[in-house]
Amino acid sequence: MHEEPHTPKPNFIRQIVSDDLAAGKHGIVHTRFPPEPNGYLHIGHAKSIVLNFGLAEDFGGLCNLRFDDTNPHKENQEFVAAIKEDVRWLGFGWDDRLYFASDYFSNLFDYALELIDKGLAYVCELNAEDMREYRGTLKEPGRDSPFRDRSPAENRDLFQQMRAGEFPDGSKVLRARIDMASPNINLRDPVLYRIRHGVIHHQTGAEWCLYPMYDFTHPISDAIEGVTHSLCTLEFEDHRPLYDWIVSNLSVPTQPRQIEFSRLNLEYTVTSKRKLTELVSEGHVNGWDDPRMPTLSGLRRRGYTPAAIRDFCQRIGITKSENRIEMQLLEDCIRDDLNRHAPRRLAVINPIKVVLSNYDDNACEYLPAPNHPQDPSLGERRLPFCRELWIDRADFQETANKKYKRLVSGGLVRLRNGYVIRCDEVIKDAGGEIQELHCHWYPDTLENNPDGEKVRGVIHWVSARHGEPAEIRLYDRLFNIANPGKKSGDYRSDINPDSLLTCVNAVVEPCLAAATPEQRFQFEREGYFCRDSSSEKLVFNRTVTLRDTWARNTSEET
RNA sequence: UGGGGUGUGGCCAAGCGGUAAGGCAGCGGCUUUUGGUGCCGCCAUUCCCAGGUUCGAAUCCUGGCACCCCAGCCA
Repeated sequence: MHEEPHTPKPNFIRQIVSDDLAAGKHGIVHTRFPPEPNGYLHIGHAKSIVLNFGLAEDFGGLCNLRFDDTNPHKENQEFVAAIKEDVRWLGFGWDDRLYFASDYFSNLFDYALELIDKGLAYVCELNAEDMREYRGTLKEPGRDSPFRDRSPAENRDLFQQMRAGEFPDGSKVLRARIDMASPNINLRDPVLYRIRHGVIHHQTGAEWCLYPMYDFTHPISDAIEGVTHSLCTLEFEDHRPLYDWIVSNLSVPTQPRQIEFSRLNLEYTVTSKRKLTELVSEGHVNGWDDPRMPTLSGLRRRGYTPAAIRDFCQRIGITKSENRIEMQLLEDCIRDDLNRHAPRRLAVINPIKVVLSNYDDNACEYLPAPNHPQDPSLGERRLPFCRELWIDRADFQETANKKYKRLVSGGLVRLRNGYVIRCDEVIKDAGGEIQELHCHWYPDTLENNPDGEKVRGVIHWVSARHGEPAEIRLYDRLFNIANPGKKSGDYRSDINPDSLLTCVNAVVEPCLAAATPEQRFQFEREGYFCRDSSSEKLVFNRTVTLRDTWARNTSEET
């Protein structure tokens, strides 16, 4: 059994970084993870986090956590706190390098003045609609704003007045003076600052009524922090010329470089903040940490481990090509981790009673059961065994063909870590529903099989007198279409109505009563489960099923 | 001919002119008191297409084609 290998896979960004280092361009590599605190982090962010923090770690450099908080409308403190928690949970730290773009608001203002003085920025009074019209289209060039040729002195004066709060929202903006005819729309005099009165910024309060745009803020923040490689997703590729324009026209301390990589797309889920926000606000799920959400908090509550998510990010690689990763890869990552580390337990999700007719009603014994079949270091526990047991309804059929390796009428089956039993009688109610099974107990079969009789297989069980009642939540994919919304036009219509199946009558082995929140187990023959972290009751969430080749093959026959 | 990108097996992804790594999925088999795990084997004569250069091309050149992104005072 191998542990998480730390041989980073090669990718084009590592190549660039190591080339830069070899060429002596930088003393150390410095990256940053720059979330906007307007939502919770999801699996796509994990890719970026692992890339940025991992790269710095592997090259002996640094990675900052920086909140990109230039749009106070959508951002808040709850998100800031959640993001910090999630990054830490994933296993990364930033020491004292926790920054906010808003830390630089006054520096940013001074840099804006510098652009104004150089004749590279101007105050524009076009309203939003006119500005759109002046911008031109994808195929036609734009036209110069009538305010484009104001003098630096006038611009400086106006910009100071904007800051002083003398103009209403939307009446004026500061724009870069680049090229209205550029084929790259981002260079057609992009807006640098807008006026926003009356919003309370979560960091700076009411101090500003002027907020800088991402395109202006990001390169300068990178330069101030000494970031050498500023990694972002593909949709910012067109912004790179603007990024470069900003850092090369300003007296910033360093010249960071932006490199783009493709964002993660995962089958059967969505990873857009807008959609995730809607799933929460419209009540399709129960909050950002709903175990069906691809958020880090959701995955955590579902039972995913940080190591599995890091492994996943490692395995998918970093490239510039459009991708959509199969859910099976993520599932393989968590199974691989949990198979090695999760203690085994017995839990009956949908119980049916078994009475051992020849077992002393007053007897009770404690059968030793290893916590892990391959790893003795995890120890063992004792399973109480008595005359009445629970087994799963799915593990009994009155008649079945030879391939069915469970209990059938008249057939023998082994109880996991216990004895062999034979089903002698099926007790049904008036409606024909099976009430209980009367079975014969085979003594001396703890280690051996009975002579001359065929044991079909092994099933799990829990003592009916000792088992703990529990609720088990069976989670499945949130959407039943690989690319939600692609065909239907609305991802919401592709939501899987059966993404959560709650089983309130489950019974689990006694020691599970002491399970701590988020503690993970393998319920043998069922899957991996973890104790839910926000229920007082004994609730277990299914992380992922076990791989099941039998179910796969039988379902194909129907 | 708006601009910027990307095209290697079902899904990812190495490959950097010397004759297609690896993972996931799939398919066979062995082991197994989890239909799990583990182990073994199979799975691209071909890299979007067409030409060209070369002794030799997924890698270089030319021309196509397909898909993605961009017209927020969002990030």
